[in-house]
Amino acid sequence: MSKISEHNRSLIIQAASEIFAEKGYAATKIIDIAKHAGLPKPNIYYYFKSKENLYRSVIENVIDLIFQAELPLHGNADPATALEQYIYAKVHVSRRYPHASKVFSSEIMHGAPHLPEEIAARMKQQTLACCNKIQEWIDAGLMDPVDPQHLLFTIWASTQTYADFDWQIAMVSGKPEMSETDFDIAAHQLTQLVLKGCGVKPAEQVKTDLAV
Amino acid sequence: MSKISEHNRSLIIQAASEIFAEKGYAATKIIDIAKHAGLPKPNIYYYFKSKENLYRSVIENVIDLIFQAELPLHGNADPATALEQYIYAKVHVSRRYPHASKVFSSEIMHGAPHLPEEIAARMKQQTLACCNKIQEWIDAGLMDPVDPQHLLFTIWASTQTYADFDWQIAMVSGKPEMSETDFDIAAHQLTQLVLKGCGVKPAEQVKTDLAV
DNA sequence: TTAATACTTAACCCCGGAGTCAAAAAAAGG
DNA sequence: CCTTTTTTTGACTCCGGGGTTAAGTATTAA
Repeated sequence: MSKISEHNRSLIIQAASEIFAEKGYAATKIIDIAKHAGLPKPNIYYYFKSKENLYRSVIENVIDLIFQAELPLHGNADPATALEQYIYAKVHVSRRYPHASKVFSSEIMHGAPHLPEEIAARMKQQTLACCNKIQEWIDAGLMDPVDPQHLLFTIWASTQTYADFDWQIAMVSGKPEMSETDFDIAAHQLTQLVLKGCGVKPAEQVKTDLAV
Repeated sequence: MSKISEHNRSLIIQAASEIFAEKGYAATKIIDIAKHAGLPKPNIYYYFKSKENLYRSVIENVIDLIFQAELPLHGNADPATALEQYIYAKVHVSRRYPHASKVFSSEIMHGAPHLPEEIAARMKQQTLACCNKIQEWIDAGLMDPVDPQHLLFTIWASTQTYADFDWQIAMVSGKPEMSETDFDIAAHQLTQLVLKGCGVKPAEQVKTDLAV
C-alpha cells in the first residue's frame, strides 16, 4: 500500500466518520464525504468498493477505540483506582473521538445491522470479563453487592452521553461546547458517584486491609 | 375529525414510531410504515402530507411522554423520594415506550434537525427548573454539593440506555429482552447509586431534621 | 334519495444518490 | 527515457423511494 493510498484512505475514513456521525448511515451521501475529504466522488469508490464497505471500515476503526478504553478494568488495580481510570478512559473517548462514539451508538441503537458477528462476540466476552472482575471485588468485600451488568450499563451510558448527546448538553448548558475542564468535572463527579454509590473502599484502605 | 380518521391516524403514528425507531428517519420507507399499519401507501400521504410531516407528528407524540416523566422533580417531596420517583418514571418510559425513546435519542444525536425551536426552548427551561430544585436541596444540606446538570445527564443517560441500547443489553445479558423485574432491578440499583452517591438523606431523616 | 364529502386504491412520475466506466494524468520502476 | 501501474476525473447509467393523480367506493348530511 503506497504512501498516497494510505494517506487518502485515512483522509476518507476521517471524513466519513464525521459525516456518518452527524447524519447516520442512510442519510449520508458519498459525495458529501468526498467533498469533506477534498476528493472527487469516484475516488471514494476507488479506495473503498462501496458505501457499505466504507462504513464497515469506519466501524472497525471505531470499535478499536471502544475496546481500548476497556483496558483499565483488566489490570490488577484495586477497584477505586480501576473504576476511576475506567471512567476517565471512557470520558476520554467521548472527548477525543466524539464521531466514533456517535457512529457506534447509532449503529447499536438501530440493532447493529452492519456489525460483524465476530465483533459482537468479542464485546460479549469482554463484558463478561468486566462483570467477573467486579464480582470478584464484591466477593472480596471491597464494594457493595451491586449487579455488575447494570453498573456497567450506567457507566457506559453516562460517559458516552457527552459525545452522543452533545447537542442537548450544549443547548441545556448554554455553552456551544464543553471545555477540557468540563469533561474533567464530568468524569470526576461520575467517579465519585460510582465509588461512593457502590461503597467502594478507597485505595489506601484496601492496602491496609491486605496488610492486616 | 371523524372516528375513522382518528383511528387511522393513530395506527399510522404507532407504526411510524416503531419503524422510525428501528431504522432512523432516512432509512425509513413510507411503504414499510404503510405495510406495518396495514394500509396502502397513499393513505399515509392522505393523512400526513409528507414523510417530514409524519415524522414531526411522531416527535411531538414522543416529546409529550418525555416531558411527563419530568414531573416528579417539580413537586415538594424530599430529595430521596423525588429522585426515586424521577428515576422510576424515566425507566418506565424506556420500558413502556421504547420506540419513543429511540426516536427522541436518534433525533437529538444527529443534532435535532427536525425539532421545533419551541420544544428545544421548553426543554431548556424545564432542565433549568430541575437544576434549581437540586441546588435547593444542596443548599439545604440535604445532599452533597454535586453539579446538578451533570447529575441530570447521568440520570437521563442511564435510564434511556435501557431503551436505546436494548440490542446491546440483550446481547450482553444473553436474554432476548428484559423482564419487568429486570427493569425494576435496574431502576432500584440506579436509585441506590444516586442516593448514596450524592449523600442524599433518607426521607425519614429529613422529616426528623425538620421536626427538630 | 341525492349531493357532498371523506376515504381508498392502482398506476404513475421523477429526482437524487449509489455505483460505473473509460480515458487522462501522475508515479513508480527499470 | 519508455513501460507499467496507480491514481484522478468527468460523464455516464440505473433504480428505489418520495410524492402525485385521477378514478373509484364508502359515509355522512339533508
